[in-house]
Amino acid sequence: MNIKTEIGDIVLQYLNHQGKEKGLVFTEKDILINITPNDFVGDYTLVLFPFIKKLGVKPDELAEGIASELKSRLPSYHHHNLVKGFLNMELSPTFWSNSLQDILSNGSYGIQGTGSNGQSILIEYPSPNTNKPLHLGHLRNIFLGSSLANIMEANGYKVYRTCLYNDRGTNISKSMWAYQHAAKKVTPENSGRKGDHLVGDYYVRFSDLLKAEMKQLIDSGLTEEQAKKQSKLEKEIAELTVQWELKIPEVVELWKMMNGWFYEGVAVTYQRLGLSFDKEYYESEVYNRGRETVEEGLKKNIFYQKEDSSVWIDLTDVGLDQKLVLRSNGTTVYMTQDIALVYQKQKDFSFQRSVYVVGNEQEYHFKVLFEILKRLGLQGSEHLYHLSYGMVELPTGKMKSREGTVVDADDMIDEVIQIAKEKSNEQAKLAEVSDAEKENIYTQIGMGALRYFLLKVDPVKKMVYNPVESIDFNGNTAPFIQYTYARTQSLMRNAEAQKTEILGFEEAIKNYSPNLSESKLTRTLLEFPAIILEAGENYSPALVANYVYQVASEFSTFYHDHKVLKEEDVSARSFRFHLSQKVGKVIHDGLKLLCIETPERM
RNA sequence: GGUCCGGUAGCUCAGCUGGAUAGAGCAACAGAUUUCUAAUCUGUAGGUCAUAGGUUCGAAUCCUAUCCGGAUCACCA
Repeated sequence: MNIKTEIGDIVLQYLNHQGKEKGLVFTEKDILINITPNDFVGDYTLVLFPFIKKLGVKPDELAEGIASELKSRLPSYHHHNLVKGFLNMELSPTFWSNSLQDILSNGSYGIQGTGSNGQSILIEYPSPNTNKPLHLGHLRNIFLGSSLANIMEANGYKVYRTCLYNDRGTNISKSMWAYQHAAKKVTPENSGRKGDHLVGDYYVRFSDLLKAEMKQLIDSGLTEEQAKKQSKLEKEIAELTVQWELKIPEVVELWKMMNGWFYEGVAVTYQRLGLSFDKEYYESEVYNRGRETVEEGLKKNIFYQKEDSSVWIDLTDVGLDQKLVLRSNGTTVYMTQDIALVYQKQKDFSFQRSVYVVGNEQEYHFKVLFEILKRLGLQGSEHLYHLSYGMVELPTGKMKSREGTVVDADDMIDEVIQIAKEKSNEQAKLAEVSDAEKENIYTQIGMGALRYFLLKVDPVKKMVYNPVESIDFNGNTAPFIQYTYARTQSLMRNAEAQKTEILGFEEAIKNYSPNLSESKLTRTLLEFPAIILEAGENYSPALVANYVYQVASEFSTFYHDHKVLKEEDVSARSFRFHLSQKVGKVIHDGLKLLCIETPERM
């Protein structure tokens, strides 16, 4: 059991015993135990204020009461001090060495099967459009999704990764139109251009033409709205989309070919990102579905039909609007297919929870979707979650692919690996390493930096990507954390190479008590399981990121102030060695949850 | 206009289920290395936590109003 809950239980029993006469009942929620801030003496702090008032006792009386109770029931309890209403509790050095031993003996420390009850969870990401390559926003999406998947697995969930391709409709029609009207028909084969980029080139070309047309129309005195209606290009795109729906052979052929280019290209990017799915869904296969569900909803009076035979749902009672689910001509809308897809997924994987990793511009859509599913009585509808993340912006403004101010994902990855290479060469620490291994290390560092940069920030915040400042390699960054790990591994290598005498942990602690810096580090390591749990409950990789940084940071300070292998006292040396190895393990496992690799040297 | 989200140091952000003197990193300045890996460490400086009220023993955190920024409110996806 966790020491905090152990203390909490004892305190709770004591308080309830004291409060009996007054008819007071306290629960776990009333008890707040924090890590004692650095400026105060102690390990854990209990806030007494709420109880002082309710019990009508003096702070020091209560503190003494709790303390003596703890002292008699908790062998590892050592001292306490009371500052205002804060009871700072100090645990004995042996507690820390014993805890560390527990951590050491647990190979999968922090990774737990609890909290999930063997449930399964479905995570959908990044669900790109097939008309252009991935950009920086997709990277944020992918990093969030893959990391969340790992975190949920660490919490014992069976995780299914799925992806929905928006492979039809207006967007791909634009790329197709541009290809049809291009003077020179370029293919990935005859140009060497990566397929997804090539499709994107045509998309950009169309956007440029449309922009020019719009400008002309607006210059001639039309409003933007009027211009849109007048636009010849817009009409042709609508027409092309209809042709696709009518399955006109040459349109379908072209569509297949260009989507094929996209998938080929994006597969390369996926591979670099270590991305794979349990199942991929295609909008072209589901866009027409969902009518049965609408029928059913009509029977249950969840939906209603207007005179023009369009079908709606009224959500005004929960602060949402009326929403269309079936057009008057009987065709489906985005919402309808998303409803259908949920039922399909439930057939494919019976899941208890489902997470959609999608940008925050679709918050409204998912609110409506979840509400509809709830009314339709979908099982587990209370466990649908939209992991919403803020837009990635450039300093100049919102990132828009049609304006060409987009940061391409492939370019970004190349660039960050290149930076890693340059920085690494400045350091010149990899002399003994083979060239192939070097390249591998640059990739690990570069990708780590990129992943961490995007994951350490709370997803709800929009973020600005500044190409000039680029990715940090100093401070609160992956390379700093990776470097810390490399140092712990270096210790291991040196100990072996120099045949340093290292005692087993049990042997070492017989003659050694951890000092303040060591117990603090141990205390931080003890938080790891709780952090994983919390990250899972809150769908928040950022919690893990910031925690791992804290571990690395505290270790760096410790490492600077204390000798490890050069320590003469064999017990101290051994203790520190084991501590360092465990720090390395927690960093390794923590970063792994973020899909960040840990080079053995750098 | 309605709804939702954000506003914390010059910059990027933690902290937000209420708890002690609001924390990191970057940038600035001053130090520490013939490294158990200095991609490191230590220190200095930098704050009316957007503003104004309220609740509370206690508010960056909760409530209300206002200001600023963003998203969204299609028979688009």
